[in-house]
Amino acid sequence: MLWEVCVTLRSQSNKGMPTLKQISKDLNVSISIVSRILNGKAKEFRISNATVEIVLKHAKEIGYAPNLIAKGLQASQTFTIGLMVPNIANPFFAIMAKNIEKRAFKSKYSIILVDSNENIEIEKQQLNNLLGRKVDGLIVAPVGGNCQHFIKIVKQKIPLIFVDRYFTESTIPYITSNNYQGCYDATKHLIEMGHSHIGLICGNNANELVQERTRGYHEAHQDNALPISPNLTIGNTFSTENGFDSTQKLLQLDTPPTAILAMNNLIGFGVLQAINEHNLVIPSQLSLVIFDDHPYLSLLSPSITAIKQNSEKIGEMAVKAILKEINNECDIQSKQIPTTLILRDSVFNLKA
Amino acid sequence: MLWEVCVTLRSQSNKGMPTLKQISKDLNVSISIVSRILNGKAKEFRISNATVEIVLKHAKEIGYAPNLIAKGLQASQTFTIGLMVPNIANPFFAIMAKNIEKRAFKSKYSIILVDSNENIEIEKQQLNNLLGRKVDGLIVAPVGGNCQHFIKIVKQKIPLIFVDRYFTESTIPYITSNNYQGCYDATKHLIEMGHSHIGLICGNNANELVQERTRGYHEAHQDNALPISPNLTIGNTFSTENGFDSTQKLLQLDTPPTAILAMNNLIGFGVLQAINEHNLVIPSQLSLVIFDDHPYLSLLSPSITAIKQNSEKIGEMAVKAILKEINNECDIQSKQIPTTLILRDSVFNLKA
DNA sequence: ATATATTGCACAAACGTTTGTGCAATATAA
DNA sequence: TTATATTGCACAAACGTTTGTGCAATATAT
Repeated sequence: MLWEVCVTLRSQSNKGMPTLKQISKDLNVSISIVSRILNGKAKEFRISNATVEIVLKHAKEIGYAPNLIAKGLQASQTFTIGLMVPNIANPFFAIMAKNIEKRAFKSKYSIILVDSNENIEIEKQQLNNLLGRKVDGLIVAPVGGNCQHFIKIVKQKIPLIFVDRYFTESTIPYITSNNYQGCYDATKHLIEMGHSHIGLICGNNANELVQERTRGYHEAHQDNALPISPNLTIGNTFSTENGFDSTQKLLQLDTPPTAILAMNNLIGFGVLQAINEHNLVIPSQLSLVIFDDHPYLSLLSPSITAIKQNSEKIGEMAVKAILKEINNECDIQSKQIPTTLILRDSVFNLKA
Repeated sequence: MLWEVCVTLRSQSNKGMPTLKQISKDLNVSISIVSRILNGKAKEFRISNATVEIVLKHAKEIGYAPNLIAKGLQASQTFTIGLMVPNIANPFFAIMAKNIEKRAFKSKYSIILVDSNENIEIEKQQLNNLLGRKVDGLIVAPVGGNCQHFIKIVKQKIPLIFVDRYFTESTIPYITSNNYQGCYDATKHLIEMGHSHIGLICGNNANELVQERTRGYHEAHQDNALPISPNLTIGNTFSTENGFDSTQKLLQLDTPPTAILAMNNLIGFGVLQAINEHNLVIPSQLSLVIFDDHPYLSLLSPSITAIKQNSEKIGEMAVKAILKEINNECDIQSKQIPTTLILRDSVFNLKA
């Protein structure tokens, strides 16, 4: 069929998708006229109603859709946001990503998702990748440890905001939970329930976030005039393995803790595994609080007390902020989102 | 400083990023020479070593990085894959996405992630969005019910592959679990344990996948000469609510099932919630098998028997297939990935 | 009638690449 | 010495947009 030949010919470079040029040829009008009409600038450029109509009609008929790549090149704006997370399989980041994508799409933005896999080398590579793709802005949950590669970005005036994790050594803004408060509340709760030996299993200490959570743990002790045993603070990665191993080490101490505070959901899962393996009974033999809630925590027996982060809100606020920055509406302010301590049945009352 | 002025001037359109043009000006050579050198085509185009060296040196100094948007426009290839899932917060899709991104990045591809939120209208909008962004290929877990919008895509010769869910009414290839086998195995196991009243809580029946899983359930009955009560098959969405509600309905039947087979992880969670709420004891009062494994299932008491899908492999294979299709190496073959029945403690042995 | 405004459009440059072609200058051959 | 190869590069078109400018043709004013 003739039509197929036509499609085949055009398809060599553009898969047969209609372009402004195509419409302009078909209708014998200039490309600029077509562009202006399809961008709703007909009035502004005094284009006759007759022309407007035939162009709109034809564009609809052949199913014209703008080439966002070409638009991006010409405008130096791609309507694209780079989202980098250390592990998209972690529900915390998955939920955040969902809300980021949803909010971004409302504003015609799309998300390029990259996963650094908690590896700073990949993080650097992916950062360059995203820059090459000319994203209009970046939302990043960094691996931590070094932020020089991010400082380069802001020097190039590319909008960047951190989520969850951040660096206070730079002025790069961030949206995160109130990590201090979260751990303070949880620790205070444990102390109020009579615990004085509380194990704290940490993530990568190169993160401010970890230091803040640790500070909450410390200050809750101080405010209650409780000494801190340094050997109860342990662990250095956000992983199930760390949760598992650190729990075993804590249990082997001369005076093992009566409670454990796990610094994120992966660590918490590792703790649960270890407890399971050693056939310990929660909470009578060991109490547990996990930083990060998870649907299944309420179904475990006993159910597990958790510090719930509002990852939906963190994601949404990050998008709003980055969009404002992109549009030069205002500079981004760092924000701390409150956490909620969800009391369940994993903390034993030693005072009762 | 002079340098800053320079950056500011250039930054108006390109945030101060160096371009081929910039290098060409700085070094008084033509743009084409620079392009060819930086693409490793110096030999091929007989460019003198002297020129090659100064260009490479200067490019490194000013930190040249190619503009992938411009490259994409010129080559009609964006090194971008559109990934559409119905819910990135579902661990099944999150894990799949992680593996897709990882594998794609190896081949210099990046992922544009969109979430249809199980909504076919959003699915259609996002599909157009991805087309406008000129993705080189699409990996989609469709909402289901209608695939006309996808058929349009393949007519435009844009590589497309379904994952998890699919349509047999079209010839669009897919990578999915062996859904029939998964449910057959689980049902057979339940029957072998003496269950003859097995509730099946389904997801959206507009999906072939649901029909296949249902078929596995049916044929296992037939092969064991067991009759099927139609009122034991219930539910129509992949959601926790469906799992919760359907469980309650099943329990209110005159002859309630002695076991439930939940068709995905969200439904399974809803079943667990309902069981929890009604203080039922698994497995003595009700047995349970969930299609989809989850780390927490092994920590519940009792632990829950599950049909494990290999979402990592599904993701990886989908990328490999779509890349082959993009490079015209070969047409994509639909594949079914085996599932694994993980026996735990949630199935009561009525024969013991 | 001539001078000025308005209407409706076409043309061309630019965004940053890649790639086909042409053309000097030098080197080799006859 | 003249004809032919080879070397090394520049030029220009194209990808699909947007946007500033120019220029006819018509309409209005004097």
